[in-house]
Amino acid sequence: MTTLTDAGIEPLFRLLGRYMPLEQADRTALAALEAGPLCHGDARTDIAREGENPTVIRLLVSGWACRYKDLPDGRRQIVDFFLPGEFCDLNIYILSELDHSIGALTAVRYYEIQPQQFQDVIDQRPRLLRALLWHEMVTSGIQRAWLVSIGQRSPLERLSHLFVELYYRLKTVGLATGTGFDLPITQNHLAEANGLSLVHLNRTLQEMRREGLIELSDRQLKIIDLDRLKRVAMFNGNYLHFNR
Amino acid sequence: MTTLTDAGIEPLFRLLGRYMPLEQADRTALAALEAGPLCHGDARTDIAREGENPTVIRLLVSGWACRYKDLPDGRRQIVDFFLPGEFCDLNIYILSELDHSIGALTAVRYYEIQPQQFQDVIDQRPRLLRALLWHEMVTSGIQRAWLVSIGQRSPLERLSHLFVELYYRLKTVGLATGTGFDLPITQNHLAEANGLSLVHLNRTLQEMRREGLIELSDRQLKIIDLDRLKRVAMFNGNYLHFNR
DNA sequence: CGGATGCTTGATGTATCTCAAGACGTGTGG
DNA sequence: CCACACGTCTTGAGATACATCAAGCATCCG
Repeated sequence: MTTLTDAGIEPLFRLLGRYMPLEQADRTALAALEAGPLCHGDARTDIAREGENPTVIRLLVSGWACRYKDLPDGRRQIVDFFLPGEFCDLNIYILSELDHSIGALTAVRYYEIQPQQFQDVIDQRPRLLRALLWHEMVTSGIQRAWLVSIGQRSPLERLSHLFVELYYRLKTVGLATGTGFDLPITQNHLAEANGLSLVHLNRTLQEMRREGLIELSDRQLKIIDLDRLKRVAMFNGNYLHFNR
Repeated sequence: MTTLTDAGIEPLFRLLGRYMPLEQADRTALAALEAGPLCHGDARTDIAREGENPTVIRLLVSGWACRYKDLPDGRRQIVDFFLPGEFCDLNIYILSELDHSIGALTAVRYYEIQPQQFQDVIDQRPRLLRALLWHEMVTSGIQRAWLVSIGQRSPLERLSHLFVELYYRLKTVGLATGTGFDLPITQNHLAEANGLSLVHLNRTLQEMRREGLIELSDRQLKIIDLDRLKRVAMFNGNYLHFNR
């Protein structure tokens, strides 16, 4: 369970507001998305499966989900996290077949939104479209950043980078305090996202604690020294494209 | 040098035609893009640099380029290849700052297209927009596929996967024959794209040759047995989203 | 001819994976 | 209420895949 139990459209509004100033009219337009059915999903279940034909847009309200791909022999790579307030695949419904799966990492709640319903919101407030496309490009940027991390950074640098990224992303949707955030996923999830074995991920976490970079227990991540963590990670936040 | 010396808009037309049937009117509309200045770039030079403010759209005509990110200490990760006929960042000009660099891997030639010029083409043939967005989503899918490769596949599987992907992508733009394609980049580039050291990449290539999967010399890659290569790579081409 | 670029090979060290087991907490059914 | 299964985190031991360092060779080009 996340701390935010029923924030509805608020995280999304905050998210889009990072890219351009939004008005009250934008908020009310977005609120129309809450008309869709509110769905529940248990932890460790799929929300959508590779190969399916996507017909709805999903807006995550609470809990964490992920985009992942798996190989026939069971190996699995998480390619992105979905945080509350984020869409699972805005555009994907124009494709005929999903090329990846979407899974719930914790218990989740999300709205299912019909494409037409979505279109109505855009028609009403066209400037929201720009903010949404912007967010899509940020999503691409995140993918690239992960690729660099997995391809070039050491496990310690990699985890540091991920934690800094999550810190900023969660702050954007109002889910991080000044010192840290709720990290409701397991070490195994972190391993699958970072291309590491569970054992080695665990040892890397211990090293980070030993180095005084973070504290982590009871699903609470506390960042001891953000600047140092960013230096270790060689973090450059330009790919998150915050305008203000 | 690639085999295709001056194909102009043709590779792009073939590329978009993979997503939906196009008409002659679409081709002539696209031909307007050739009005922009035709630029040249040498191998191992940057076309655009991280941090710059992008103002033009670039359409690659000949040669190979790449999207890459580098770390302060010199490590570099290639996150995608640009093949002839592909755009370097269609949407990116609405962002204020590039979050990655674009580099020429071989000698390249490309058109620089003004956003307005591009808009005119879309206005003239609105259906092209859908094909272009489709391609953007394929690009995202490729990023995800690379993430899975680097995160989960062994070097041998990873290289196999890349070669199969390149084979299909090059066939799409008319640059692959039934048995292989021109691979004008260095082993160092392949290493940087796959998150491997040059030495290990070299030995992996030798293993692939020994296994009878490929032949590679003089920048010519020959695929001996495509089905077997796909099996080794656990290749599922759904992420390329060809409609036909 | 000398320098740059790219490919190849050998030797060595170590980072990371794999296998295996134990501890702890939580929920569940008998 | 206890026994048990399950999920999660942790630790140890051993094997190996991969990086690093170093050198040699070929080709091309000014």
